[in-house]
Amino acid sequence: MGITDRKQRQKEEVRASILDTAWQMVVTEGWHSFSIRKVADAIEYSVPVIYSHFENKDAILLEFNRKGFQLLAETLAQAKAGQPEPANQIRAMGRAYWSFAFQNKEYYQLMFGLGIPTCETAIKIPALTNFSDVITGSIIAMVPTGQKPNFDPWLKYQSFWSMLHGLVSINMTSLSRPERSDENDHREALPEQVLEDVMCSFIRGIQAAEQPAEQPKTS
Amino acid sequence: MGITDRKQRQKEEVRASILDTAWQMVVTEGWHSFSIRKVADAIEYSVPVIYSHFENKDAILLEFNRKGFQLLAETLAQAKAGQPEPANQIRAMGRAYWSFAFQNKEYYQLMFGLGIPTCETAIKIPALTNFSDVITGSIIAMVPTGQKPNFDPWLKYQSFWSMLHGLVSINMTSLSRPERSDENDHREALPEQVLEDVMCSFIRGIQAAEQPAEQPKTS
DNA sequence: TACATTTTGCAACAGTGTTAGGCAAAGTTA
DNA sequence: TAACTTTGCCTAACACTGTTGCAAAATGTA
Repeated sequence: MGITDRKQRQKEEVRASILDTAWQMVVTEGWHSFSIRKVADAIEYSVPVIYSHFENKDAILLEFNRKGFQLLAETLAQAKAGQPEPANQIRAMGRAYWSFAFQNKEYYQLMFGLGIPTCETAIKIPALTNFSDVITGSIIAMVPTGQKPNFDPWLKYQSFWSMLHGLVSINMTSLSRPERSDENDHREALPEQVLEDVMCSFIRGIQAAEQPAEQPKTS
Repeated sequence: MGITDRKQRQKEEVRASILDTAWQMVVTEGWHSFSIRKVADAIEYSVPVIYSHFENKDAILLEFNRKGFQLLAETLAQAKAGQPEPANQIRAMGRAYWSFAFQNKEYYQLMFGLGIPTCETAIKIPALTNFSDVITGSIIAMVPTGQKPNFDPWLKYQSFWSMLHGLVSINMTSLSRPERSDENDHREALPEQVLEDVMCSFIRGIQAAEQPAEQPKTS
């Protein structure tokens, strides 16, 4: 029965070309301009063919989402493998995470839902200045004036905000529960605990550090 | 000239009702189902009337975005005002930020672009398990076994991820540069510096802490 | 060749954002 | 009051979007 084999192969070719085309669109024109109709046009098939491969438009996005997380996981694993010491592993993974995000911007944006229209347009909001002033105020107040010359409150402000936003956003998209079905290894740290932990580290960091810790060589 | 006054008033009433209706839609049905046409229908005007008040659909969203940031800034300022000590101010602001996000979910989602379709559907991605395993692995390896009984690697993992994601996402949406036009107060901490700083705090936190720091009473 | 099955595409439905053009009411002037 | 101008508003269209029913065409089987 080589015929059904060939059919299978052809079907998968079409599927792949759908994904390829879709991805190319996303990369070159952004998420907003990616439509099933355009893909259909590009692969020179009619629209319903796409629906015979994917249930939804979302299903296609989900595919990319999956691939994105896999890529990220691999990248981190690699970065980790290059370092024997745990602390350096963490540093390496952090850096790898960062470069992954910006080298695969489209993936990252899809994975975490960044890119709603407003975010691209609405940057110069005056209240943002208030926001940053309120926070940096306290940060500056924490270190006695004159001491710690290398202290950069603006940097700390960004750290603080990043931590907060990351925490919120990961919890809000309920990305935080990988649903291990192992026997109840209760890996459900309450978000509030994480928040306290994170703030604790942050404050300690300010109180303790005057110069950045020794930076080990990269990889 | 009371007539033009009245006209002005009426125009602003319509404007307000547009915003009200739009917001109600967003809250009750989510961002996805908010359309100009529906708003027009609800306020019993035709579509072009809305376009006479707002240039775009985005312009309406921008309005909410602005309001959201203002609200957040006020919330933080209030939380801060309740605390005399800087370290506690920071803690209070962190908690306030957290509750703002979840008590005003719609605002927060809009402000940071959370809520692209995929994020709501695509949670159970197997690669996510890899991802978390890779990271927790290093975290566990950092603390000598047996020591530090209160140590929760899962919690630390979430902290770590939150920091990273927050950092990336804030930088990616270019929300990080409020564009102060003051003379060059060079508040442009390089994101990479922030990254290093954040990781540094994190690692220190693991190496140092066995029990959470004393938690001062809330507000 | 005749039948059955899959594959495919046309065309429609129900939406969306956005805008051009005309109609009618309101205000202004003679 | 009559004529004119301005304003506000709506109808209707354009150009899209995701999604699907149904009929036609291509393919495989007997």
